[in-house]
Amino acid sequence: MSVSLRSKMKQPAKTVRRARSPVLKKEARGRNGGHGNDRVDKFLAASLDLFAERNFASVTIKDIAKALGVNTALIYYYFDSKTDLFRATIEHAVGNAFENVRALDDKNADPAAILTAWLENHVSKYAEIHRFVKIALDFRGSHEGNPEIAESIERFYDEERKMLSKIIRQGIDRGIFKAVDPLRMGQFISTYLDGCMVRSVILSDFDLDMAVRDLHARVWVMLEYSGKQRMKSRRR
Amino acid sequence: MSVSLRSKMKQPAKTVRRARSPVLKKEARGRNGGHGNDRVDKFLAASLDLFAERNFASVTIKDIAKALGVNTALIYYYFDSKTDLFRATIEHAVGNAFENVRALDDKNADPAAILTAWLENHVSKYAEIHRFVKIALDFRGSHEGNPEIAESIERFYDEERKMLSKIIRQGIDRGIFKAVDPLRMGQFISTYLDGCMVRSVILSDFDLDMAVRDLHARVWVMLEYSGKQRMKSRRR
DNA sequence: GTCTATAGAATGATAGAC
DNA sequence: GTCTATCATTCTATAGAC
Repeated sequence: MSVSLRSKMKQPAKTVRRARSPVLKKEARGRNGGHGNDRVDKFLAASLDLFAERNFASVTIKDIAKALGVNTALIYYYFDSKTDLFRATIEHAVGNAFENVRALDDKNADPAAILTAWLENHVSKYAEIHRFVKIALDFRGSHEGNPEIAESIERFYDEERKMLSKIIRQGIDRGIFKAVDPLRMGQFISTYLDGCMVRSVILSDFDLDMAVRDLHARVWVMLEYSGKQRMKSRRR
Repeated sequence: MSVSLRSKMKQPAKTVRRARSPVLKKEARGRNGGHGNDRVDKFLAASLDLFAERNFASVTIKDIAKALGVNTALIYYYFDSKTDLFRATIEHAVGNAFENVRALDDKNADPAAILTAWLENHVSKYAEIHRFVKIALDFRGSHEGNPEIAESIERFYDEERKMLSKIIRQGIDRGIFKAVDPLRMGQFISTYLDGCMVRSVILSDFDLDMAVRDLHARVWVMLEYSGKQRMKSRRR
């Protein structure tokens, strides 16, 4: 009787095991806190592949174990549960995504160049980004009510938004972009890019490269950027 | 041994049962071919809700039966398998989506008005459209190798693309839009709109209405449409 | 057409040997 | 750390009564 009701919430009601800020469960963490663990990185990479290609529910522990050439039980040595593995996978992916995004920012280069790199990044790193979008989308609906994961995802998008608008603002301040609303423009760009990610999954004939170049051209028009350096504060 | 290999392909290897152009399996079709069947429509509507909210693998036959207040076995009276139900659900959804889209075209109205209606449609019919996008995305990956479903989805997007570019072409011909490439512009618009759909699922604070209005404004600029009727072939 | 009951397969997870 | 073996549960699907 209580069983049939519980079947809604896929979270196993057993080992709740709080305190999970780190990636690994405590038994598996070495003296170094479990970081720089090659083995685990491979686990997470394989999981990311599978969870993104199919989704949480359709990927079985066996699938993951098989992909790694190890036994099912070993996964439970490193992670509490399938859900826990998923959580770690997402957090790992967010971390990588951050690195990609930050790498573009650190350079003190011309905003137009950074913006171009940003767009090209979406083409060259397509595989990683689209995986991330798919997992984020999958998360909603199969894990409603896991605030840690939700926070990871939102934190990433927030960072992305801030970075994009910052780049645009810099361009405006230097007088090479038209004085648009940076945040609004940033949101427009990244929303379109997300559209590209879905479409390239859904539509077999979608031309990602062309779609991004199209955006590129239109953004340059919207920013009134001709490709040549403009005189400072020409328009304002 | 062969069992462990087969576990990859989730399609049960049993009742393959070809000849499935219609929605229902033959035992369940009345003399009218099974169309206009209220009961089945309810089945499909409930399935759509669930499959979109969660996904194929995480929705169980029991979930669907419970949502409908019927017994599990009844679903197998109407459909061959879970996969078959999914197929019927998608095809039903595509049909509805077509109607929505066509309804906007039939009117012989001003292209600018149709385009506006198109965008507003994405806000008001958000629930249906986003369900469609999510299911389409879910399909890839959990049903790789089901050409019928794939075709349904691609057919819809193809129709959408044609319609949008047609509207834009009309506007150009009437001299109220700038002479852009209609297909390219159409693709740009619908890609962005798909981006809106994902984002509104992923990001809890995404403002769909604002995002679409933003697009609207930018499209008007790109088409050099001021809101007032221009003189015929002012620019060309 | 709709239900009860249940078979048969697959899955998440654990205990315990090495 | 990694594996073998296995349990409990859940799920799809079928048989058959009404």
